[in-house]
Amino acid sequence: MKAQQIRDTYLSFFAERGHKIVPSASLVPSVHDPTVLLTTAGMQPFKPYFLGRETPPAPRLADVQKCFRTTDIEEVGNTARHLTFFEMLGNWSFGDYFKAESIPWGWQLATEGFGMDPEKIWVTVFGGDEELGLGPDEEAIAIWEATGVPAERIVQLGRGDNFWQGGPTGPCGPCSELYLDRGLDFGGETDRPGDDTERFLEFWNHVFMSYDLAEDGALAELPTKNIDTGMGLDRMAAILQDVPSVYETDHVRPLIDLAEELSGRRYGEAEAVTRAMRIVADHSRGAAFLIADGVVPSNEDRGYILRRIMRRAIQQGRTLGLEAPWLGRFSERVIELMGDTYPELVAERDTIARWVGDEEESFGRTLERGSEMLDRLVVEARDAGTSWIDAEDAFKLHDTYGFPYDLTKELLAEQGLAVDDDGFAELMEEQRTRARTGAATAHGSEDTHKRVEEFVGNAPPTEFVGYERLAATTGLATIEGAAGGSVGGGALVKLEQSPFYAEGGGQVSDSGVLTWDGGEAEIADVYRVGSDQVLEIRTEGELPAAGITVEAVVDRETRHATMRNHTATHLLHAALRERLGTHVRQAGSAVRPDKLRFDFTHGQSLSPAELRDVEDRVNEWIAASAPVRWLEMERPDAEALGAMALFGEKYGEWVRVVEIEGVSRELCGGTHVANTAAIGIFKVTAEGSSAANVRRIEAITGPAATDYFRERDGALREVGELLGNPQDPLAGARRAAERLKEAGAGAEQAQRQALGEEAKRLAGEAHEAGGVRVLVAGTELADQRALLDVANRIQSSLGDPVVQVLGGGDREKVALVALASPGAVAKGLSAAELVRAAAAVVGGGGGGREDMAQAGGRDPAKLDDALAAARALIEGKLG
RNA sequence: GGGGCCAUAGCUCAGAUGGCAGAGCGCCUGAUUUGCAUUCAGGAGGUCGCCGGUUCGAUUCCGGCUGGCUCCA
Repeated sequence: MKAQQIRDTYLSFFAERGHKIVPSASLVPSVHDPTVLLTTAGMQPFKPYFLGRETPPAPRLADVQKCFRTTDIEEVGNTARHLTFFEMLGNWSFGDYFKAESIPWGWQLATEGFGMDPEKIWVTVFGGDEELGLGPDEEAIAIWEATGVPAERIVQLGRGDNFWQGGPTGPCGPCSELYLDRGLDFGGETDRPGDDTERFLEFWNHVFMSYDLAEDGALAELPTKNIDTGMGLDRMAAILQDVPSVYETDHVRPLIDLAEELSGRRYGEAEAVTRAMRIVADHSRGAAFLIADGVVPSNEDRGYILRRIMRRAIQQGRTLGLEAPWLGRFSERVIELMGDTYPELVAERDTIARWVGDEEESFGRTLERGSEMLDRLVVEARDAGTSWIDAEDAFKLHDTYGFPYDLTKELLAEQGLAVDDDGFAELMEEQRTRARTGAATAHGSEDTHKRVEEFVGNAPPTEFVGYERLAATTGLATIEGAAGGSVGGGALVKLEQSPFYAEGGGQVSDSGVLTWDGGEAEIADVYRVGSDQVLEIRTEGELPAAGITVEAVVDRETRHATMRNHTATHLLHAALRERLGTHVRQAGSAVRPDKLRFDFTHGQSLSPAELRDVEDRVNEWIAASAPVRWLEMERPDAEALGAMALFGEKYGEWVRVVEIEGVSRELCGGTHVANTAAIGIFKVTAEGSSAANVRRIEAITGPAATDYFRERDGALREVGELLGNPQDPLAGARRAAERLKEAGAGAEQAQRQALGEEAKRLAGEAHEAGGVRVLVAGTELADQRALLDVANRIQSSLGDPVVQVLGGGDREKVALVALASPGAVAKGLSAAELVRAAAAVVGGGGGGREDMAQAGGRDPAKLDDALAAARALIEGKLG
């Protein structure tokens, strides 16, 4: 059975049983779940539903979910099963059906749907755990038996195997797994599921989410029990296609074929070849999917995960002898293989090709540079007569220059050299520890977050009315702390209806006021909790009591400014994609009343021409007075309209689409002006980068932009006045610059001439001693540069054996320079020695080389004494 | 989030324990002349990334910032 048939069979089986089929969520988790970098498990996108934070689109769902996990990345290629990118089939019940349905359906789908031999299916159930205070899952055992599984094929396992928990606390419960018995060829007679053997292959886990685990380890029954199941598509395909590994299934094997074709090697011809081909196949799949979901190669977070798998793939391809660039060929094939199931691959084809190509190129540079450094290390080792290089050097090559350790070892082996593996591992571990301890010290406002989370449940969800209105007369649903009449200050409150926008989608919270009979409070912050919100208010007077009627009013001016900036952000996004390409994708955004900031994926800084074009385009759209509309619709409808999705959206629910006529459609929950003309004017104020491959643009609109131009204009006028040409400051500046240059050149010329004359004068003061011309003199020159210049002139005019010590300076400081020509040096004179002796007298220090030295001092009154000391030293030497 | 490295002429890079800033290529001028980077001679070109600090003196040492590379989480 082909992979696609497996997906179809699974989904239609559950669709027939009342499940709503939802599409795979993005590999990039929702922005509201910052705890994970990537979607690592099938249940992850459903977490808000399991935690009761949000309502699922239907009580029973089924899906195929893209997943990406790097915990076992080292194992990829070595085993038949490990993958970083994989798909999980799942069926889900949110307080709907439970074990009595889930178990028989599992059996039915495995045997009838997938046609597996019932005799070969074993199951495991939770066998109880003392610490948890739970006995064996008798309920599950009874259902399995009733379904027709003989008792001897039902195996009880402990907490480690058959008890699921998502974290140290929170929802958890027993689970039950289905195993395929692959027979005695793969293990012994007495082997059982859960043993560390190859005979039994787990293919489907059913989690019965039943309890809430508290911090003290106590279990509380969940009010509604849930089902969470997961079946690895790739593993299932391997089973049903009767192939020995996930790499030989119909949806992965073509990548191996491509590796064979391009390299001329054969899969299976050697262990290293098999491993390399598997890694290339897995990682190229993962890379294509990550990029399609908006991840961009970078040196941090998920971008780094992407870079790492691309580089591992490239490195492995290199061992196969593939000639760069080739990684793009693999992403192309991934798109061919999976594009029908995952249309985002097709939509992002250009983007995938671009980033993959970029990375292959930049990694090529990294390898080249590393090779050169390694060559030097090899030569050093040879010279030192050793047969190894230091672990520190190998580590530095890896850590600082990104040169793969494998490659270091391989290249060294070719030269008959080795590295200290243990030493390397040790350094690596040190680095990990450092990173971990560093990471632990992060996190700041956890407290507020917790406080808000706890408070939000005290009243029914607040209805947000801020799209339509900027004010509302509504009830104060609840207030934090003692009710009414308590002291002033701050408190959390919830309204029945609220016109206040809660920070989200990059747009900041609204400011405003709350007034009621006998009091008023300022809105200090608005917290978003799912689709609900909590207000933090501040007042000088008394806090209001719950239940009263309040007037909630948004600060109109700042909200309008924010709306202008938000709509302008959409225009900017569209203009960037138009001008730079569709690889441009929003990577972060801050919409505030005073300015907007937009981060987007792009490899290079924008040229002045690009920036100008983008700015022009946005202003064109503003001038065109394009109407802006927003409407709510089901997500698939939005996609059908071509709405640009950001990462991390959830599915199945109503989404809000903001459409700027003739420009763009984006999924967006923010507030917008009704017509682009309201933005007035758009001006970019800064362009820079925020991370590798992510650029950041800051811009202003409307009155802020007008102010900006006025300020510039004023400054320019002032410049013009200062330069005596108010009508044309630029011409004034040009003329001034020219004069300055001429004046500078003239001054320099004069200076040179003066120095030349000074040199000539001083040269005449030189006398001869012991066959060397000697000049020790004080001058009017203020700095060492001038002194040195003069000394150089004197040396070239007096010829070789000459020694000089010149002094100068101002009222506070003494400057000294000594120069000794080669002949003078040969006679034992040292400029450094002379200058030091002189400097000591004027309370300073100095030094330099034998032929040239400089020094300074703080006591100008003693300059003559210092020069006398130098003179004495010279005479002593030449004596 | 925590580390490491880098930033010097248009380009690729060298450099010094802190003491006159360099090479190759490119560019300009002159000569030579055309088997593929023709040769030779001469020349221009620098805020040694930016801001502070230490020092008589900082391109060099220290701190911060900006940008790039890289490892780990």
